[in-house]
Amino acid sequence: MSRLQPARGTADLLPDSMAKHRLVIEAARAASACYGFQEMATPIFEFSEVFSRPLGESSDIVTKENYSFADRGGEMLTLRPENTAGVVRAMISGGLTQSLPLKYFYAGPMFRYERPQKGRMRQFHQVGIEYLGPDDALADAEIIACGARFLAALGALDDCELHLNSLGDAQSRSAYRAALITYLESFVDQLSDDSKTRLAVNPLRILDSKDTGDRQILQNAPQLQDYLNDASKAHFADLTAALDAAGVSWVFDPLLVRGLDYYCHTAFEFVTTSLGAQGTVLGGGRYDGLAEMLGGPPVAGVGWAAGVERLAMLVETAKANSPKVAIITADDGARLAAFQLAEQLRDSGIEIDLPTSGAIGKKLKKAGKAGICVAVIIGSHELANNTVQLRNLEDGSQQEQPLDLADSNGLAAAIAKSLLAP
RNA sequence: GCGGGUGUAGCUCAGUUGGUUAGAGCGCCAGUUUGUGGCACUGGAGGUCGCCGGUUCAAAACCGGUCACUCGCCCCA
Repeated sequence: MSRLQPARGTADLLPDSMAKHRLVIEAARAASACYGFQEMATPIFEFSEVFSRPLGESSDIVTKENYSFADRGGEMLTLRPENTAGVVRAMISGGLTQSLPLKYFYAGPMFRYERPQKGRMRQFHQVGIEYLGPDDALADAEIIACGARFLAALGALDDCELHLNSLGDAQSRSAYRAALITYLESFVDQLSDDSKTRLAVNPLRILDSKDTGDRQILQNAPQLQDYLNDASKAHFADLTAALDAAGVSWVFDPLLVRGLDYYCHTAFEFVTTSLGAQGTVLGGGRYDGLAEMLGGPPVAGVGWAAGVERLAMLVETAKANSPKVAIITADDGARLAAFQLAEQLRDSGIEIDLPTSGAIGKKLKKAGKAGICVAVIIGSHELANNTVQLRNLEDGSQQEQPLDLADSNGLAAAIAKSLLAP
C-alpha cells in the first residue's frame, strides 16, 4: 500500500469513475457541437516557450507550477498546463489564420505541479472551447451560453452562479492598473504580506485576496468599471444584453479579474458552493492579445475551460458499461463450444461475458451481481442434445432453446427477445 | 512552498491511563447443495498497525523524522 502508489496528484480512473468522466466529456462535446464547435486535439507537450512566453519567464506559474523538462535532444519541453496556448499555437503553425473564424472543442489531460486538493490534481482533465477570430461581443455571449447549456445538461447549472466582469481593452486596463497601484501604495503598510508582493508582481490579483484586512482596504479602492472607455463599455453592454435575451442569468462581480496582460474585456466563472474552496467549475474569457504574444498575427479569441474531475464530483452516479449476457459453462466438456458460441453471438452484436473459472453456481452468482440479465447455460448434456438453457437472472425463469453451432441467428434472436422483456 | 487534521484487513472503522495471541461489519474464498445465483448457516484466507528511528521490561498507542491522504493558504494560464 505504501510502496505502490500512483505518483502524487495522479489517480487511476477505474471503470466507475471513468464512466462519470465520460459522461461529463460527452455532455461538453454535445453542447459545443450544438454551437458548431469542432473537436480537435493538440499535443500533450509543447516547447516550453508556448506556455512561458505569455506569462513571463520569471512568474511563479512558469518557475514553480509547470512540468518542464529537457528531452534527450536538449529541447525544453513542458507538459501542457492548459490548452488555450496550444490551440492558438496550432492555429498559427497551421496557417489557419486564413480560415477564420475557428470554433474548436477539446478534451484531454493537463498537468500542473501543485499541491493536490480535492478536485485539483497534478494530472487532471479539462474540456474547453475556443472561438478564434471574432471580436464581437456576441461571440462572448455564445460561448457563455454554450457553457451554461453544458452545465445544465449535467444538472449542475442550478447550483451554479455565473460571475461576470469586464477587464476592458488594453487602454482601459492600464489606466485602471495605474490607479489601483496608486491607491494601494498609500496603504502598503496595512496590506497582507502576500498582497505586498502581489502589488509589485500582479496588482490586479489583490482584488480577490481572501485576507480580511485587504478586503477592508479594497472597499474604497478605485473600481475597474469606472476606467472602461466607451468601446469597452459598449462591448460589455452588448454582451449582457445578449445574455439577458437568451435567458442566461448572471451576477456582476467587480472583483473577478485575470492577471495576465493578454486578457481583455470579458471574464467569467460559473461558481458552485458545493465544492469548498475549489468552487469554480467552468471559467473563461477573452484573450485578444494572446496570438500576437505567441509570435503570430493579432487574432481575437474567446473561450472557456472546465475541470472534468470537479464536474465529475457533481455527477451523482454513473454505471460503467458492462455486458448484459453471459455464457456459463456447466462443465469443461462445453468449453470450446461455449467459446465458439460467444464469438457467434458477438457477431450478432450481442455483448457477451464468458467467465472462465469457478463452479456453475459461482458463475451465476457473479453474473447476477455484475448486473448481467441473461445467462446462456451450456454443458455436456446440452451439447449432446443441441440445446442451451436460457436463464433470466432477474426473475430466475429458465427455458430451453435449440443450439445450432452452424447458425446461431435463432438463438441470438431468442436472447435479444428476452433482453427486451421486462 | 506554508499551516491544521488523518494513516490499523480489499472497504468502513473499533482497539481502555502503554501490557503479552490486533478485532468487528461488509466484501472475498470454500462447504452445507458432486449442473443453477440472490437468503440462511458453518468454516477459511487476508495485517511489515504507512515507513524509519527513539523512549520503555513492554509501543498500534508516547516522542522525533519521513512519506501519503485530507482541509486551508500561496498560485490558479
